[in-house]
Amino acid sequence: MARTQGSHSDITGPRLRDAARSLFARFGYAAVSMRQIAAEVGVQAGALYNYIPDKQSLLYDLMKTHMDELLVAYDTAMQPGAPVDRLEQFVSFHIRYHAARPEAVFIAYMELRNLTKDNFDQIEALRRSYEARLENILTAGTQNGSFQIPDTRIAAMAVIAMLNGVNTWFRDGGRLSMSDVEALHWDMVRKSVLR
Amino acid sequence: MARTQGSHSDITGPRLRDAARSLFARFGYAAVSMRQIAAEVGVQAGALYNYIPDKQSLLYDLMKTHMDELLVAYDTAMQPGAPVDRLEQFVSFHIRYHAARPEAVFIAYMELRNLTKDNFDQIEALRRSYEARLENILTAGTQNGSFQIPDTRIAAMAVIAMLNGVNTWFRDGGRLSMSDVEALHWDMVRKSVLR
DNA sequence: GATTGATTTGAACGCATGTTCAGTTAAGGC
DNA sequence: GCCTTAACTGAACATGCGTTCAAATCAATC
Repeated sequence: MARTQGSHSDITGPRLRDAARSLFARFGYAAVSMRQIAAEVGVQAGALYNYIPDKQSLLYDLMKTHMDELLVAYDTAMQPGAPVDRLEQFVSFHIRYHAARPEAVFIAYMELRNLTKDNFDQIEALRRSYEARLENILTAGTQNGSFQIPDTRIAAMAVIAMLNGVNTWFRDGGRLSMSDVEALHWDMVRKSVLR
Repeated sequence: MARTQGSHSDITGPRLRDAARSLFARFGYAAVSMRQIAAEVGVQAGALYNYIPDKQSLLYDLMKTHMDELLVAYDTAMQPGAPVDRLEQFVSFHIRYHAARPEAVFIAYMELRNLTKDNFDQIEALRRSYEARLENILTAGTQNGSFQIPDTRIAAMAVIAMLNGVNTWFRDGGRLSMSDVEALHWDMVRKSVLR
């Protein structure tokens, strides 16, 4: 068991994922070759197969990890409270968490069609699980009368779609700060479920 | 000048675009080969080059046509009226128009990164032009006091993002009719800009 | 029925693809 | 200072890519 310390394995593995994430986000899974990824890592293409079984698994791994971390981060961050408070937390969390890792978010959204059926089903289940957390908040608020929402499933999808839009245009150092963006969206979301 | 009538040119051209639209939407531009498109058309790959200079132009043509038709359809459908009425028209038009052509919409959104810089700039300008039409409604309503919107640019982006979300899940014959979807979204959009 | 020219074929071009694997390198344990 | 073994190279594999083009096909015109 030589090379337990100073092994490149600890370095190349993460670097492979970083390179793949960056390249997939920029050019798309289908348009990026294993040789391009290897070049970014500073290694020959064959060496990548010490870390992944194939290209498809690499994509799935990136998406699975992203979704798992999203759910853990959400469940950790979320504080109990009235539905309106939890909705505000959701908006704030969603915008900030996604703005902080645009590449992983972009891949998780754009590359779904490049997953095999089995892998797709796994990721889709995690996504639905995240959407259900928002819908639960909306349902609770509707039941206690603080929200007026005819269809909580559609409202959840609409809110997430609106918040996802931020990632398509937000850039650090732009006209608006993260707090501005958060406040503007919370204002719209809050009003859209009231009355 | 033989074959002016009954020429296959009138048939193969549109069939090429239809096949490309369908395949690009399903598998992505980078993942679809000219040979696949040709097979769908019922022709050899070489024949396609009587109708397009190259694969990139085919993608650009699909996106450009889609955006042009969108703007014409919008400007034709839109009736004058109070900002709140025009906003309702926008919501209705956007949802219906996009739901009716999911493939073209999907491509126009997902394949932007596969355009060359020049082509990208062209499409982006058309998209901004469409967004500006919504922003103008929001600005008019803010100025005459019927809306209360702190930032009309962000509000326009947020509304379009919310409405675009419909295309990711709506299917004919599902739980909700097109009218249901329209009403639910108009309810949310209307409230989000009020007060 | 010969002519014309639009339309398509089918093969070829050079190059890139994901993946495999025998061989090379080098770092830790003894 | 040898030995082990993780890590990597570099070439090879079969296959596919976008595109070109001489030759074949075929429908309308004369």
